[in-house]
This record gives sequence, structure tokens and C-alpha cells, in this order.
Amino acid sequence: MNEYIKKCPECTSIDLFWNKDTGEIVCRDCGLVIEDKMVDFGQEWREIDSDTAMRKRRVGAPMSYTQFDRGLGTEIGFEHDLGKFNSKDRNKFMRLRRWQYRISTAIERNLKMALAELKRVSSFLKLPKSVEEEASRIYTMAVQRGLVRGRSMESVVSGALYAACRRNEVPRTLDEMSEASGIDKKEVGRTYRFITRELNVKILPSNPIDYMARFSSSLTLTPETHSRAIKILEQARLNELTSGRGPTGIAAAALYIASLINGEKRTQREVADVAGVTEVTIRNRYKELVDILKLEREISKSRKVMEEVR
DNA sequence: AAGACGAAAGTGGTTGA
DNA sequence: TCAACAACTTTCGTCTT
Repeated sequence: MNEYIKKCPECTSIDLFWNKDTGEIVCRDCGLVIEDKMVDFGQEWREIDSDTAMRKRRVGAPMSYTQFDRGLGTEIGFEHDLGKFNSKDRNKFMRLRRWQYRISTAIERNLKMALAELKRVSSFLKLPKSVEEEASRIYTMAVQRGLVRGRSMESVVSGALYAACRRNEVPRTLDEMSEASGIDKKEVGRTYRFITRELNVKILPSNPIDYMARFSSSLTLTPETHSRAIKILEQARLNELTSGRGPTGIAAAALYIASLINGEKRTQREVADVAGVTEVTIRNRYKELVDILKLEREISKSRKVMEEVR
């Protein structure tokens, strides 16, 4: 965590919460997302005692999938290693060496380019390191299985990133991914589905709550409204209103309703824009939520309060 | 004039024969 | 492979504030 951030710039609360998985620093009082870049200065292991410390400590950079060869590389050795073979075997090894060289340079070149692109997009979206790692792993697997053939490298990169986001519960919308990578939204979705199917990457359905912090932060809603929206979401899930629906639409509608109830109204347009859905979708979810959760009274009550203030 | 509402038609993806 | 389908979008006219 950035140790210089001690107070929430919005409400000056010192009750900050650092979500290590998403890399977000969130104010517990007002819900503002203060810092969503994650820089991990820590070691990748814990030193429990001097014994494990000795075993785990080692020289060299940490192994990483964001390096094209994971930071470790092996090549078939050169001639002087082959002195103990006869000329026939030596020829065979030379051939193998050439082959490995050709194949690996092709893959490596692709990986170098792709991982550079992946880092660019990932930092544009301010994604945590863990997601970048996972995306790199997915991409590397995709290359090894020859899944990039016939697809542009960039689209596979963004597909891998999108999948990694979903797996780490830091969902970004397809629109955001598309904007960051310059790849058409449909194309991102297509390659995403393709590579997750081919590589058997398991994806949990994304949870509307995961979107909530980001949305309410960019709408500058108060903490009361934010937690109210989360309550609505929880009730919605109990009533099975969330399955089969777009998670962003539900998150947006919950925020819209919460903003009405707490008297800090946002227009449907505003909410729709940050959530990347249309007003119509918000209206549909809004109707369902209000009908089934019986929120009409609360909404009209707070409307009256607003009128009295005027 | 802006926002909310809802009907109608269109889009892209899933599913099941 | 095709048709039925569910969710969501686009567009547009009407009502409300």
C-alpha cells in the first residue's frame, strides 16, 4: 500500500481498507476508491523461521509469466558439449538444436511482443499484478496450443486479460477492455470465449457487487447510499433476480434506487453511462427490483422529504 | 427543456433438435 | 446447422417535473 495515503481525501477518514486482491484502497466511511494501482514491494514468500528462509531464499529475479520464458530458459547446448557423441549423433543434435532455435524464436518473438502489449493494456486499466500474471499465463498457454493462429495477437491478449480479470474478481467491462486495447468489443468477447473454452479456464459468473465500488465511486455517492445499494443487491440475490441478468445492469439499478432513497438522486443517464448499459436496462431492472423487494414506500417517502426541504 | 417511461424492432449469443 | 429464445440495445413518441 502506498504508505503516504493515510487519510481519505474525500471525508478525511483514516479508516481505509486495502483489498490486496483487487489492488484497490477503499475508504470504509465513504466508499471512495482512493488508490487502485497496486505496487507489490513484498517478497513472494514469508519467512516463518530461519530454516524456511534459507530454503526459500534464492538468487535471481522471481519467476514470472510476464517474462517470455518465465525468467528461466534452457537451450540445447553448442558443439563443444557434443564431443562425446559420434558424428551421426552429433548431426542429429545439431538438427535438433536448429529446430529448437527456429521454433522457440518464433514463439518467443510472439510472446515478447504480446507480453509488452499485455503490460501496456494492463497498466492502462490499472489492473493488479496478480491479474497481469494470470493473463500472461493464459496467453502463453494459448500460444503453445497454437490458438493465436488466425487471430490477431492483440485480440488474444485482451481476451486473456478479460478472462484473468473475471477469475480474480476484479471485473472490467468488455467496453473498458475494448477501449484500452483498441480491439472491437465483439472481437474481445469472441476470443475470450474461444480461449476459455479451448484452455478449459473456469470462470465464475461475475458478481454485481464486484462492480459496485467502482461505479459508486465514479458517481461520487455517499457511503450510506453505497451500502444501501449493496443491501438491495443482497436481497435481489435472495430473490433470484440476479441470475441470467447482466451483472452491470443490476449493479446500476441498485445504485440508482439507493440514490433515490437516500435523496442524492442521479439521473438514469448518469448511472447508465458509468455502468456501460442503457437507461432502458436500468428501467427494466429498476422495475423488477422495486416490484419484488417492495421499495415503493421508501422511494415515495424520501421523495416527500425532498419536497419538504424545498 | 430535461428526465423518465414504455413500446417496438433489431442485435448477438445460447440452446436444443 | 437451424430455429426458437432470452437479454439487452436502439429508437422514438409521450408523459412528468
